[in-house]
Amino acid sequence: MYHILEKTIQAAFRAKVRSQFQSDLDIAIEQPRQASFGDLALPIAFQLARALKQNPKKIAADLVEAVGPIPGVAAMEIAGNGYINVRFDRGLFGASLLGVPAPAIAAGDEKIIVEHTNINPNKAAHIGHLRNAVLGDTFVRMLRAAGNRVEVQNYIDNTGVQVADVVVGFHFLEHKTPADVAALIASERFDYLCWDLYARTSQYYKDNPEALKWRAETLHSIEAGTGDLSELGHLVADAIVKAHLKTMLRLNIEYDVLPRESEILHLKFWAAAFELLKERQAIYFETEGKNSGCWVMPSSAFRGTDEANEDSKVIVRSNGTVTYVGKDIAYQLWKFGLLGKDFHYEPHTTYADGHQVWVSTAEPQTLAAPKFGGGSTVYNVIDTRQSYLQDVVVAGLKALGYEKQAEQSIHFSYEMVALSPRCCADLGIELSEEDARRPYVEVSGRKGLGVKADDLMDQLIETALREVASRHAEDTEAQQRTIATEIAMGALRYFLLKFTRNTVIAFDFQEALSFEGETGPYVQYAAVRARNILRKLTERGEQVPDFSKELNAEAMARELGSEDSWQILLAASKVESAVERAIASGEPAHVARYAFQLAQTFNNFYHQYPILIEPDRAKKVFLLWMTSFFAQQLERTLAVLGIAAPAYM
RNA sequence: GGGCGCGUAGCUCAGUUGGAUAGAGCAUCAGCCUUCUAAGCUGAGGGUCGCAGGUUCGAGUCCUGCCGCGCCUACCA
Repeated sequence: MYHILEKTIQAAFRAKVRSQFQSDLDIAIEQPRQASFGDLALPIAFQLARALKQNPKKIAADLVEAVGPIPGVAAMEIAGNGYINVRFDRGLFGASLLGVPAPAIAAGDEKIIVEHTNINPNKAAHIGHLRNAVLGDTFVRMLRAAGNRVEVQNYIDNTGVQVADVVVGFHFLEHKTPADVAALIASERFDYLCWDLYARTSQYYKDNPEALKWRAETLHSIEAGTGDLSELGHLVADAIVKAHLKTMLRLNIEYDVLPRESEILHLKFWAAAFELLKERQAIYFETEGKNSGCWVMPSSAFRGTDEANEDSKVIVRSNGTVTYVGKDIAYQLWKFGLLGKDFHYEPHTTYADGHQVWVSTAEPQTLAAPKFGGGSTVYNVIDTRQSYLQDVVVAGLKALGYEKQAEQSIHFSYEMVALSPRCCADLGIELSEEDARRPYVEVSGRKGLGVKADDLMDQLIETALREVASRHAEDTEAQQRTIATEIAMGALRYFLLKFTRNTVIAFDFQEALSFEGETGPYVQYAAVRARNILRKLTERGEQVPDFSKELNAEAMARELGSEDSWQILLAASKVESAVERAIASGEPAHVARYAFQLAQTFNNFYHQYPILIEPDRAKKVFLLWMTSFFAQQLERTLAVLGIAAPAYM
């Protein structure tokens, strides 16, 4: 309702501003500094004052006069130097909230693609990967809540250097056959085993640089798709992808399709993209300098105009193999449906609710898969450290003449998760003198330095379980564990979401393991309390009233005449606005913050109004309605954040 | 050297795209469990928004220059 009013007011003012002042200014909507000023504020008169060289106060007055009455709006006042403060019709507002929430308006049949997770399939996931997946997954939930059609892709780089290095470890360092590795996959914690092996192999290269020839040999074999090394590569990558999907599922993160790099190669996606790039002269063959013999993209394509000593970017190496960026350009073209090629697919994993993940294959399959790719907007959730490479990919689209798609190709970047000095101490990591002076230490897969995702989740669950067990000793351990898991995952998702995207998270166990203050469990607790009141009511033999029968605009107006009740309700009815703003700013953190404020408001309400013992029947019905409205709004917001609302806490 | 980002309370961070009196959480201190769960609530103290200029009715937010920190700047991803 708040959302609809906002839109109505915006539209009314936009129309008048256009007809009266010939201006296409965006109608900004703010929250007044003080609640007593009104429910909404429009600073539009200030913006117009500049262009018109007129007194903002007069402009505001003229506008309000011209716009006239708006349904749902009780009053508009001019305040300060020219603010237009809007007051809603409280009775109408409350009454309109009595039904079930209207489903989001479908935003046409255009498809938005969100690519996230994209972890190299050669070792266990760590906390940095979790930030990527949780940001991506939450953004997907936000877009879907706003009525968009969204496809979730998780790109699998199963032919890259990192997989090759683990294969080198198994084959050359440990002399394992594919059968040996298959046995390990069946019997061991394989992703953890690879975590250590990858670090060991990296160290081995450092000590024995000549061993790098093994990497080259392995990469060659994987690319050709033949021999033991290639078989090992597939074994490792497939097993690790399964492990990653399992890890992410613990956080309620699911995917629609897994496009794999092996198919980008075998189905000649790159060959097609290469032809396009050459034909439209987006790249050229370098004949001199250090990049001699390579196909390169000139730096002018992806950098500003001053190309003083900037290097061009190698797309095809002098040995004829394509770099990651080249493959990514081909992949990006496919995402927009511009490549003229498609993958084949087979089922990969089926989630509990029947949702099917598909994986790309090189061969045609009998089972019909949905149509993937061909999006109108593409969000690539990728670490900010890869900004340079992402710029090159977008420049590739532009150089091919796909201006519009280049614009709709969005690098949804985020800063890294690093380790706080205290965290390093907790993990028993010894820091160099140089590192010890830094505010945080970068995670490194090569060094095996980091916090594994599953370890962190296990630790969170154990911490939550102790708390749940002490509060609900009467429950079975299985029940306690279910609740503890929901709380732990809520805490983790919230922790990763509460920071805005370009803030470096210096990971710290003490902060991450906290369940108090601005945390996921705080929000969950509020939702549980709201449900508890309604449950207690029926336990006492009373019935939850039929609110739409017992409350009407008149009753609402009476109850909401209290400034306090009105402010509480107003705060609770802004879920859609909060989600929409967060989408516009690209910040899932804004939804997290709204969830926290919502919970805070409810806790205030909870302490201020004893509900079950309220003697006045009419008042009690209203308070119960507020409670159920809060429960609904809290659960909806938690759902957008991918956080469960536990049955009890 | 160049590119991108950051600098706001003791600590960790928000700040609705330039608006009304700069906000949260943690920590500290003082209160609140015989009332719907205290993973909660109420209150207090705590600020030269890195520094210096500029733009204007108005700047934490925009522009310039400094200072400090981080990341990127591979024929790795």
